[in-house]
Amino acid sequence: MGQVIKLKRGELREALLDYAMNAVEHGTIEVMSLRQAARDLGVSSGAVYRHFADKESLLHEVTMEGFLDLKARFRAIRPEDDPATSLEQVMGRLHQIAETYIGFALERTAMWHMMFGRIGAACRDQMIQDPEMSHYTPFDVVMACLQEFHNLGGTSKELTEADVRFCWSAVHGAADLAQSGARLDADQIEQIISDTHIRNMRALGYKG
Amino acid sequence: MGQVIKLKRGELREALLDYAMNAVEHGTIEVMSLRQAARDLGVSSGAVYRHFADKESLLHEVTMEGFLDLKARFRAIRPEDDPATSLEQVMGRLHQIAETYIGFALERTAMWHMMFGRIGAACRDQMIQDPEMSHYTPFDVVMACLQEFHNLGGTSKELTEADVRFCWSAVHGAADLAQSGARLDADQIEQIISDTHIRNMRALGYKG
DNA sequence: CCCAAAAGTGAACAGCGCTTACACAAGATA
DNA sequence: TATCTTGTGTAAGCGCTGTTCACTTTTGGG
Repeated sequence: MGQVIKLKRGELREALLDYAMNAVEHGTIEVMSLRQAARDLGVSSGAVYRHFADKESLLHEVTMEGFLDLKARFRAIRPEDDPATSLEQVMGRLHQIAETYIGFALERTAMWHMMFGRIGAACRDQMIQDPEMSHYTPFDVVMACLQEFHNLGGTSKELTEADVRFCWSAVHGAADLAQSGARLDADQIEQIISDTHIRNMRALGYKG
Repeated sequence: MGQVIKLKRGELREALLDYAMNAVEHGTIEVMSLRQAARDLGVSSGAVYRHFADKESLLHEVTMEGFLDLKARFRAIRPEDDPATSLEQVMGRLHQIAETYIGFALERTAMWHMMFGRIGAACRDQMIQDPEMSHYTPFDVVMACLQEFHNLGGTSKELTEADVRFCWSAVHGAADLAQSGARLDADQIEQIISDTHIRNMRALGYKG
């Protein structure tokens, strides 16, 4: 963790966020201490509190980055002002959503656990308040896509919130399984993603 | 936490387990400290280490109780020497499994998080070693039941491990959703359970 | 150039997990 | 019954943590 370059005054905040992000990436966030962080960054332990009220605040901000990353990934699949025009397109997007979500859980496992654990709860509460973010919670993304799916005639039955919940929980459960199953190879992961997608479609009454 | 009765010599181990179990039930296990526990039990802090190698060991043992509870609940649904004889029966059992698992997550949320979080990982590893327990991991229970379901002609297609994974992850995801969704009432929970069950059956090719 | 605001210092506080040296109780053995 | 061994609890201490606070340094706008 040898931070060679001495920080210039005012750079500490960003440096701390970087440091914590790095700890998440290396799976050591759970044992990270602010004091050690300060030492590694060549700064006194008290300095941290000029930028974060407490440790929780730092973790909160780091976790928020995870949601922003996921939001960006979802946005790439389903741009704001580009509604799907064909059933194939929206089907493809729904598949991509599952792929993206499960991929995120695999790629950024530690972050994913923070996002859907204790710390993330506060982030999710905060996101609901912010209209900029609230449409990009995973649940809402699935809901919007399923609505399009329905509008384009993918399913004749009325779309209920229970349907959305079911599809979302299937994807979330698959992500959890994929992430925790140490012995799953790429093909098995791909199969989980496809199964989840296909069976979600069938559950909605799609005849493909 | 006023422990009034003074512990008799030799009772500390059980008292510590009780204390930790209580903390789990009250959702304070994450902030529980061994020192405070010792104080509350009227004992010196070093005494704890006569009974547990470290804090992790205590938590491990407590978490194991959760798996034993879940095992007992599963066992009640599907006794060891009582194979299902009809399709209705095995269907009923599969529904009960989903019900039980999701019910457990709702009823013992903190325990459930321990079981499927970092601490539980060690427990699950340990369970695989023990033949007495390994057949009662949630995954294995689902697998055994699906096998019976297949044997009794519930589905014509061959049963793959991917099918089991899918069904199990749907139940697990539903449990996670039910537990995290603060605003779900009893009816909605019941619907999640039914949906998960019915759609799992359909995913297996059951025509009901 | 000055000075208030922002940023960083370092000592201190209380609490943590854990270790070690010691004291004592109780059951087994002679 | 006297001794020995083993298990249990004590007290003090180590090194760490998050957090606070009085203090100094730096810096950029009037």
